[in-house]
Order: sequence, then C-alpha cells, then structure tokens
Amino acid sequence: MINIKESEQLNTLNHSCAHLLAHAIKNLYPEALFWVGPVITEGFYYDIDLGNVAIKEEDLEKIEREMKKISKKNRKIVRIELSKEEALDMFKDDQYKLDLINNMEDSNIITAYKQDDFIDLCRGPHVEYTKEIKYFKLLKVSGAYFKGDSKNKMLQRIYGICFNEEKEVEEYLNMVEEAKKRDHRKLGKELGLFTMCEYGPGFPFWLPKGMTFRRKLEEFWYKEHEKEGYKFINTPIMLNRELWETSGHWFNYRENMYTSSIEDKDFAIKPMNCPGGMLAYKNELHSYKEFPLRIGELGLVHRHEASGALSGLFRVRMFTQDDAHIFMTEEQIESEVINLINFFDRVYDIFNLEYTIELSTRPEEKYIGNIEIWDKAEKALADACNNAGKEYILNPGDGAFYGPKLDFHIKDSLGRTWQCGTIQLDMNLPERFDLTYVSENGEKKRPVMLHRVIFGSVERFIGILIEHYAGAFPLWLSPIQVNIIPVNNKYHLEYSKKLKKLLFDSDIRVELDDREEKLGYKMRESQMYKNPYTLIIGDKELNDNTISYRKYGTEETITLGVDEFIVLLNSQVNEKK
RNA sequence: GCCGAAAUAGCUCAAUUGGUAGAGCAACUGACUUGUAAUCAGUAGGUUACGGGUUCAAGUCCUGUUUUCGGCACCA
Repeated sequence: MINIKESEQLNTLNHSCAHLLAHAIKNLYPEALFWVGPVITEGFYYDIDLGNVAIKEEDLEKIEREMKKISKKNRKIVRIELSKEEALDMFKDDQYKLDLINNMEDSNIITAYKQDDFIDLCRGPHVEYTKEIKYFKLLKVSGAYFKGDSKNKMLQRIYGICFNEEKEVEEYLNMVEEAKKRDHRKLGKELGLFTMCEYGPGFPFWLPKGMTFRRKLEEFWYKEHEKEGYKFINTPIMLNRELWETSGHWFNYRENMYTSSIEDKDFAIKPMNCPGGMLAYKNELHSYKEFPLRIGELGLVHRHEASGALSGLFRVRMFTQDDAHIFMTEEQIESEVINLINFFDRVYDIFNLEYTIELSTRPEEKYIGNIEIWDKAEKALADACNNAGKEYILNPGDGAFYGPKLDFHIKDSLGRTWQCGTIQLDMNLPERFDLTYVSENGEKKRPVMLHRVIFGSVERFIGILIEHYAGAFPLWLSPIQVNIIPVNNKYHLEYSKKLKKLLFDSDIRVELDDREEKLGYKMRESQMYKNPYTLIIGDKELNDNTISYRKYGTEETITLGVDEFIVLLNSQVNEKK
C-alpha cells in the first residue's frame, strides 16, 4: 500500500532535488539552459541544453559534490509570484523558459523558485531549505529530444533519485543490483537458454534448453486456445509485393520490412501475419453461423527495428506472434472482447503475472474509417473492460490508424513495462481484402475483425518469464525437471539408469549426471542450473528401491518410493506449479 | 536513427604513467571412488571485436566500423 502523504512528500523532495541539480549545473556550466525537470516514478530528471559541451558519466560525481555544497549552505528556497509580463522579462534570455511561459494561460499567476542566485520557473511546491535535500544520487546521463520529438534538438538528460535517509538510497541501489541478477539476458546465458550473435543483431538463437522451454510454452498455448474454440493455420513467411500493397504495408512500413527481389519480382518477409490470415479466410465462403470464427497462428515475423531499440528478447527483429484473428458481426464485439479479457486473465494468472490494461483510442489525424464506428468500437472495448471487472488507463489518440486497442502491459525486473497482450479492432483489412460472410438473410456482408495476442511475442514473453521466475522455473516449464546424481558410479549407476528410463517413460524430462566428479560438485552445478529436482541415488535408495530428492530452493532431502515420486511430479506438472 | 558508455580465453574478470597479455571457473589428460553448493595435479586455450593511424614500442593514445549496455525517438 502506498502512503499517499509520504509519496507526495517524496515527490516534493525529488522535485527540489532536480532544482538543486540544475543549480549545481549552472554553477559548473554557466552557459547551461534548462528545459524541464519533472519527478518520475523513480526519482527525477532534468533536461539541459549545454551547447556543445557533453556531460559524461564521470562528471556526475563532480556535479553531486557541487549539489552537496549548495545543500550545506542551507539556502532558503523562496517562492516568487510573477505576472506573465514579469516572467517574460525575467527569463528574456532563456528560450526554453520563454517557450514555457508563452504556452501558459495569460490570467494565471506564474511562479518561480529562487535559491541563492539561482532562479527557476516552477509550479512548486518545494522544500523550505536546501539542507533538506541531503540523500541523493545521480544515476545516469543520456540524450533526450526537446519536447520528445526526434525532429528537434537533443538535450542532455540527467537522472537522479532522492530520499529522506541515506539508508534508503543504499536500499534503492541494492534493489537495482538485485534486479540485475534476474535480467533475462544474464540468466539466458547462464542457464543456456538462448544467445545473440553479432552476425544477426536482434535475431535470437534458441539453445537446447531454451528450445524445450519454448516448446512447452507453445504446447500450452495450443491447448488453451483449443479449449477456447480456436482453429490454427500457418501462413508463408514471404509473400509478394502485390499482397503487401493490398494490405497497405508496402506504403506504410516498407523501410522496416526485409525485402528481396527474385526474377524481377519484389517479395517481402512478413512483418505481421494478418495478410496471410486474410487470404486463408478468403479461401472459402463463410457463414454467420461460424461466427465468432477464431483462427490462430504462431507466426514468425521480421521487422527491421531501429538499432537503438533492440534489447535482449524484449525487442528483437525476428519474433513469433501468438496471433489470432477473430471474425464476427458487430453485435458480437463486446461479448467476444469480454471472453478475451477473461482468457488473458486466466493465462496470466497461471504465471502469477500482474498486468495493467491501456485503452488506446482514435488518433487525432491519421486514422481510417468513420468516427461513428470508432466511437462504437471504443465503447465496446471500454464496456468489455468494465463488464469484465477490469480497470484500464485511457491513452487518448494512441490507437492504431486502423482501430482502437486494449494493450496489456507487464513489468520486467527493472520495473520497465512491456506491451505483451493486445486486442485490436481492425477496420482496415476486411475492407482492403474485401472479406465477406453470408448473413442470415443470404446477403453478403462485411465481417468485423480483431487481432489479438496474449504473449505478444513468444520471445518477449519468455524474457518476462525468465525475469519473473528469476530462472527458477515451475516444473512444467523447466527444461530439465529431474537431475539424477549417483553417489558412486561403480555401484549406483545401473540403478540410476533404470530410474532415468522409468522417469523418461513417464514423460518427465530427466538427466543423469554420470561424470566422474564428486557429489558436492555435481550438486552445486545442479543447483546453479536451478533444476527443480535433484536426485541422490546411493546404497540406501538402491536397497529400498526408493529415490531421495532435494527440491530447488530447499535444503532438506526427502525419500520416496519411485511410483510416489512420479505421481508427485505428474500432479505438479498438471497443476502448473 | 540520436546522446552517452563499453568490448581482453567458452564464462567472470586482472594487466601501474604506453614497455614480455594474466587469474579463477569451464574444457582436455591423469590420480582420487566419493551422501547434498567447487578433490588434487598437469595440458591446452588469445591477431586484446574488426580496420586504419601516432610511436622505438599500443590491450592502453587518435580515428572509422560493428556489436552490446543505459536513456531518447520508434514499436503496424
């Protein structure tokens, strides 16, 4: 539970710390100009124009020292009220502040805050004295476009964090360090799940263990979708230019598509599965009786993402969408979306993943279709959320050009959120591909279509899962479920081999560590690989026809009959725990 | 793509002001025959990401490229 009062106090403190940062920068770099320095979820930042001077990471220490100096002087932070004219005059040499002031309402009183000779335009509130800003840390420096627009100049942004106590700063830094241990890129390497290669930036290689994990996840996906009445297809990875022109991708996304020319004909590798899905739909005549018609495809797509956007499995150039297209009548939208939300909820719940929903509505300018249909579709999505009992955040104008959407966001280990699931109404493709169905009274009509993914990208979702479980996967997903260690290869290997076969025949993913190494050595390795069950097989087990296991995360050894153990494993796999 | 940082053995990291590229783990060989997180000894492993330059001498300095990381922009 967040204590609102405390959090507001912290916000004020962090905001004052941003001013302290600006003050220190002004002292060290008198030519500096300042844009804005807001409080964010974790700490604050300030955007600064330093002309041609670049602030390096190594400069942060120097800036921190200057901040401490100002803090110690303990200056009073004074609020100044100004009319618009006075403000324009006070900041007449500062293009950034003038930009801010000019965008304010004429009638409003404008405030600025002053500490020593440093004055900054600001709404406030602030702490009273600079000495109150004591425990802070500058974290990183980066570039940031002025007003968030890549056409504008790039300013320098310094991020920092401020707390009430030194201890909290340390705790925060420790937390970040701990979170890094869960990073899927680190664990992916340590656990042998996947790798990246310089020859294909953004193209992940799946290693044997990662491949097992992935296969189990995909099997689960198929099974759950079958329960929901989905049918499956698989469409070509490469199709000719004409198709991409029909779908509109050739004109909208050409620069992000991998293209090729063969025998004077242009082809493109699919950046999404929809056009293939449309063609599959058109393969036969459809009746309203089939609706809602749910067609799924685990489809491999390629998109040439900007180099700076790539990030482990979270943002790649080749990924598998757990796609499906649902064809239906307008009246079916709401109930189908409610179905989907419940379905998504059920799937995420199996992994204990928390998510937030965002509803993105019609863009201001770039959109197709008429407003009435948009309004209706947006209302259907909102109503579906409400009726499913889910809260959502509204993202006005953030919808795709072809329709509104519900996005499901999940956090990674560092608290960054990534879009995973999405439900999108599409008012574009059914038209472009001239999709039809035969209605109750025999007329050909245009179906309503929606796209939806639950994982989003299988790659991204696996990245999320690796971090979520910190690599200690539940039994049903674990690449290796049981690792057998014989105490002595001379006496216990034969029994261990029999056990391995028995477990294998019971559909358990089992390994036998028959290397000539000490037990402690093998146990250490087994624990480092986070194998759910490590079996120790020695005289006792051999004589009693039992097994002894150590479960990952525990230190005790439990002895069971072989059959009992298999029942235990199978029930755990079925419960997905 | 933009701003900043980084790249040394399979992995994790050393290498003083420019002065003979090292260690631990892993791999391989041998000994040890072991009951719950590292047995001992030995062997092999490198055009220091790739190219160009400065220098008597470059892992180290300059420069171009690639890739990765943190942000920004983008994300159909």
